[in-house]
Amino acid sequence: MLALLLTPSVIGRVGRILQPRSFHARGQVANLIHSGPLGVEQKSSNEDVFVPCCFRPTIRVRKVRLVHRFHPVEKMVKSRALQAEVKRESGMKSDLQLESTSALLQPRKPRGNKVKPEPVILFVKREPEGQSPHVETRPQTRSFRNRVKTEPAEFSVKQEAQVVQESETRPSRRKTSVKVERKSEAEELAHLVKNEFTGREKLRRRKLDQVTERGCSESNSKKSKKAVDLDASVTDVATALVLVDATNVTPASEASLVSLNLSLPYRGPYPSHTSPHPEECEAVRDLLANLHGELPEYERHRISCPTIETSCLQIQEAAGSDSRPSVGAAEAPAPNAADLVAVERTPEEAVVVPTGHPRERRTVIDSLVGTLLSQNTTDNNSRKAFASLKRKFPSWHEVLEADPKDVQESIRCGGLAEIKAGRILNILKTLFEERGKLCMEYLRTMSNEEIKNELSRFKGVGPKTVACVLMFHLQRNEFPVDTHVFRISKALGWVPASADREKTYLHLNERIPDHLKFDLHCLFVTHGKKCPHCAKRQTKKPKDVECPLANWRSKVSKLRFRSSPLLTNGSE
DNA sequence: ATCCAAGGGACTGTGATTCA
DNA sequence: TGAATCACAGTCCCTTGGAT
Repeated sequence: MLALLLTPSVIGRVGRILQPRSFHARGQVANLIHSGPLGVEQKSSNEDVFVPCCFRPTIRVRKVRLVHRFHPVEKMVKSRALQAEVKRESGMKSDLQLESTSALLQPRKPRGNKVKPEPVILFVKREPEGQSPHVETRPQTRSFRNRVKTEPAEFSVKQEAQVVQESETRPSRRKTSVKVERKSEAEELAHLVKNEFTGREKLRRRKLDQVTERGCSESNSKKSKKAVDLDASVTDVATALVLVDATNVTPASEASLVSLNLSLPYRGPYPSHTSPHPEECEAVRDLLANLHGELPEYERHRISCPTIETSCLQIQEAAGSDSRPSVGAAEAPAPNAADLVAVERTPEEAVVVPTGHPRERRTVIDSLVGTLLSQNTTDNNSRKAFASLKRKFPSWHEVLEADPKDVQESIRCGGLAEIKAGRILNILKTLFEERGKLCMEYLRTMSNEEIKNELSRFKGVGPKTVACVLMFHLQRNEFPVDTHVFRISKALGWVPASADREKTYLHLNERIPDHLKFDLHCLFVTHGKKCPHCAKRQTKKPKDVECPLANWRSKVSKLRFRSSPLLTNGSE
């Protein structure tokens, strides 16, 4: 009788009531409910999940399984190991122990077809004696999972540390084939679109094509064909059939790229979508800069002088990190270990890089909370909310100890007070539990990928928030995609029409040159708000105001369409 | 002055798809 | 067949700003 009422929706809700936020854990509950009578403890050799009879909000899900499923483990292994190495080299005691726990986890039975058993490594934080080790897990929210999945097989490009349990029985689903066709048309298009396409750039592309062509094989499976994004084929049809498979780039071919001083292969979701070209980015930046002039509100976020964060990055880069150098890092003096120690050990309120620049007085927590408060509201309101919060609670310890209702009241002017207060308190609580202090300065020594992984754990911190923290507050080369950037990028044809925001983010971060990311983001946001033609809310379009991007769009699209046989055949 | 649709980012629900 | 995955639409809740 009860079973009849258990629609997927109800099951989903039950899963939530039963505590685990994890989508996967809820799925396990659903599976249990589906597969057996309620109230009976279920155990399988593989799952180790049980639901008590009375539906008490307790559920046990094997942690290692969750880590196994959702972590881009290999990346984390690499970055954590690197971090430990950096600390060792700089004379610091690493607070992380890397432990391979392959023995703890049996390989999953091959169920379904999607999940290739991945190597499993857990990171056990060193705890004082007598305490149980703290296992760092990862959020399993849908948005985060999607973000991770839309990233291509990045770590397969490089030879990752040989981790345990490699089962190479079948290729990953994401390994797509490569088919190179109509290359001459691609070149023609490139020539048409960009008259100023330099010979060097052409050489780079030709080499890239050659390398990928060599390392890849043709596939005729339906699945692989489907992997070709149809929209991409419309907007960039001349090269639409080129699918670069990063997994097929051999170390040798990669080395040849490096030796030619060429960049690494594209690792975004739309390998066939070659737009935007660097010259295109530059041209659009110039157009918008001419239109909107200087944007003083963003200038404080632009790095102006060497800081500890850039210095920390230098250490990483010297150690071989794959993180991108931040703007200005080249001029920064190399730091010494004492700097790093100071950053790690200083209470968050006291972490001030004495450069005199107001921006650097913000701690990472400040930045994160500030960005969180800026969600779903205007800049003005979020600024007021942050100022109000800091006025009432000068330190984050006070926020943590405060009555949640007081915190809500202090940020009420920013909107969504209850939600945001809950998220802020959750972050602070988690931080304090894990690290014993309210300090996130350790992020400054991490690579971009590590920071993304670290921040995405927190509820309410999505890709855009993370990217904003990275770009505005950590001065990394990131290109956050908000609603304005998303809209304008699509209008410019920089991403396929079918792209969602997260794929747009991944694609543009690959395509836009690092040195243009900051400018373009700021200009897109400003333009998206101000331009009556490009603003989302389009009511009356003044005839006397022209949008420079409109001309740009028509010019580029004409060139594209002229060389597009699909479009001329009317098969759009 | 009031109404109301749009905007904002993170997250969830659900049907479709894939494939061993 | 069923577990896993994907993609898309919808929800949340408040502010903003155009229309009446």
